[in-house]
Amino acid sequence: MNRPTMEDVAERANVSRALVSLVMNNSPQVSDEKRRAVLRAARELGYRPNLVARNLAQQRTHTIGVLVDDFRNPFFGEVVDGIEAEAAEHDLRVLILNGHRDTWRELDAIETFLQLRVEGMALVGARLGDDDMARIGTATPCVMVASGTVHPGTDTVGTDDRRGAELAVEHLAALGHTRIVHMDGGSNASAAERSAGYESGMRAAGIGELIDVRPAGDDEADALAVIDALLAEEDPPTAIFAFNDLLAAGALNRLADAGMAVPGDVSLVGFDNTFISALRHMSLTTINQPKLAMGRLAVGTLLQRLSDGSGEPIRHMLKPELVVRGTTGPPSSGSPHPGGPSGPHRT
Amino acid sequence: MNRPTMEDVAERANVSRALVSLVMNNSPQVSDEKRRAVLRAARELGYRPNLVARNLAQQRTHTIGVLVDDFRNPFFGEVVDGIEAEAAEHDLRVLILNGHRDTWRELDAIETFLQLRVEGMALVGARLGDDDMARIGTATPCVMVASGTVHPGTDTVGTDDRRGAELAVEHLAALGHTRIVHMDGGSNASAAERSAGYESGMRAAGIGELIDVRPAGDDEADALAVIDALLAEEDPPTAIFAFNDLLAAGALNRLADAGMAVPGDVSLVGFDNTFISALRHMSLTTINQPKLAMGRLAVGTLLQRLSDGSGEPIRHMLKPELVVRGTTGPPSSGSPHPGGPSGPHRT
DNA sequence: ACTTTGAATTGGAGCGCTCTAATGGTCTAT
DNA sequence: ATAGACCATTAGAGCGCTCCAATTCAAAGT
Repeated sequence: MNRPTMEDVAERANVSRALVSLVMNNSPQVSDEKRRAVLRAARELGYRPNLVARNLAQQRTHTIGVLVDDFRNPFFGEVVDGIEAEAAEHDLRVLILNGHRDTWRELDAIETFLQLRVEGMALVGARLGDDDMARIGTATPCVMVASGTVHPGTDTVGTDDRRGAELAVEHLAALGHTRIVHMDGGSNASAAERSAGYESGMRAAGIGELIDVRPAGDDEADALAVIDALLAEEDPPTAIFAFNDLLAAGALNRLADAGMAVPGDVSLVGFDNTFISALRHMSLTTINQPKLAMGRLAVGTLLQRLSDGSGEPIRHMLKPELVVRGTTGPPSSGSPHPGGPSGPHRT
Repeated sequence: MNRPTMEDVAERANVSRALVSLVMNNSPQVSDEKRRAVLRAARELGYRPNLVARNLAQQRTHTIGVLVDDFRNPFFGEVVDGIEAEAAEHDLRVLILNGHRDTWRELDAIETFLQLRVEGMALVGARLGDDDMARIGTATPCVMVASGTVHPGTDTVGTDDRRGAELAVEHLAALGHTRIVHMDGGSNASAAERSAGYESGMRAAGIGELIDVRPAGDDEADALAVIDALLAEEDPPTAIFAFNDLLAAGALNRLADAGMAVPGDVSLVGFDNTFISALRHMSLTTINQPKLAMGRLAVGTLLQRLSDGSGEPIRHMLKPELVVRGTTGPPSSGSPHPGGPSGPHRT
């Protein structure tokens, strides 16, 4: 029952515990003879080093914690891919915890990381305010990824959400839309920035007086009621800029239910450029975030902070990009249904 | 710099280290006076228990490891949700590691779990053979979730993949299809079972001689070449049963590129019933797996194994369900393109 | 022959916590 | 008064490892 320890291996190989430790850590100053003996003994006993003990003794865990706001959103999966790739190159273990889109559970996860003594944390899309960050109050390096606003005194890696939103509005305005509604991201960390970008974009396009933001959310289901309300209005929008791809997907569903053609009757733009938007049957015009790069940069930032100690907060603000697909086109000029002059067309 | 330890708290509160330990563990046998003093000292120092030390001393980690085959596949996200929900109810911490659809990396993750001394592991969709499982050779309880085949001597929780595949074929056959091709899941753990189910389904429908399996994979990209090849043939299938939703989505893309109507020219069935298939613009007929239930059962199994010690391997085989949406309809009787008699129709 | 050097090995003191057994104190039963 | 019971508290060993300093041993230098 009891797992073999270093002591057991040492005894079987007729060496000291310290020597076993050296072998397990690939120390070069061990004779080949002893090394072989130790490895053999370890194999025969089925010895597996105890990381818990090692971490305690070493006062290091070689581990970073990654808090993911929402496992269901493919956006985060790709960021994590980047994190893992970079971490692997630096011999760091990556532990992942799920935030379930809930501030409370995210704080809980962070507490767990801290108690586990991770050497750094990447909070991906975490819904935490400046006060929360202050409350955490820790010497453990921590980088916020894709967290919308820039937090004072905290390292951040993100996309320029504001600019991204502007790109979306510019695109729609250029197509001739004026009645452009924004479906807001609710409590999502990036909601405020994208909303702000939408507004400045509208103003830049000279249609600031048409600014129209509807509270929605960041999940498919959050789109339904908003779309229903929108369609029931006397002057429904000709274009919708959704907080993210998931929300846009939900909107697309509901619009289809209502018999609205996209982009014939209404154009739609998402955000994130997740693989969902690329599905031909979605073919969603969206704003790309360099997800992989963000993940890698997050780890890079952590490493820098780990070696540098403190200094100015590190800020990486990556450039968003417009990806035009099939859900945007010119507004229908006259009659509502038969679809406007051919924009990019959909299957 | 140095984090405060229990010793520091004890000193500040004028009590022994042991008393602090009792307070931190909510022992009832501490006087209110001392308890308050300790908690105050802890707060003032910003004390945070060191789980590494605690785990070592306690010889327990209260943690289970979850290995996820592929973060990008939404199927796994939902299973993990179930796991986390059940684990939370039993005060178990959940650690998640990513297998990246690669046997090697999965073995690596398992090794990490073992070294971290998790108390149980759930391997979700892991690509491990019986030999791998044997090699792991450990006393740590381990349950394989959604891993296709049943492994000897290992606890498993899964959906009846074979039956699921049969349901798909039955559905297509009932619609009048005979030329039904299966796009195989490649190295995915469930590939063999679904393939077998396809074959037995075909035989049961009396069209065993038309069995036609094409090696594909379990990701969107894996569909492209297969669809191209299929369409180039003299007698293309009227129906395709794809290994999973992701693959089906890829197939849908490519079919659309080629100008094929779905289900007019060809019907398509996926597997997993991920949220992707539910998107109105996909509206994919698929086979549901009770993902949440599988996750919860996985933890339940682990707990049982944890208390029972050994015994017969535990097997949970859940029932798959056909979910009919918009990608399946009767085969087009005469002309190939203009779409057959109206099946469920697509936007 | 005696020190020097250096490489290989070992002893042992921690790492921060838990937990058992022991301690001292108060209260009740005899 | 003495024993027993019971409670809050504490001393101290131990969890499995690392790592520094100390030791041993052989080869080389003088």
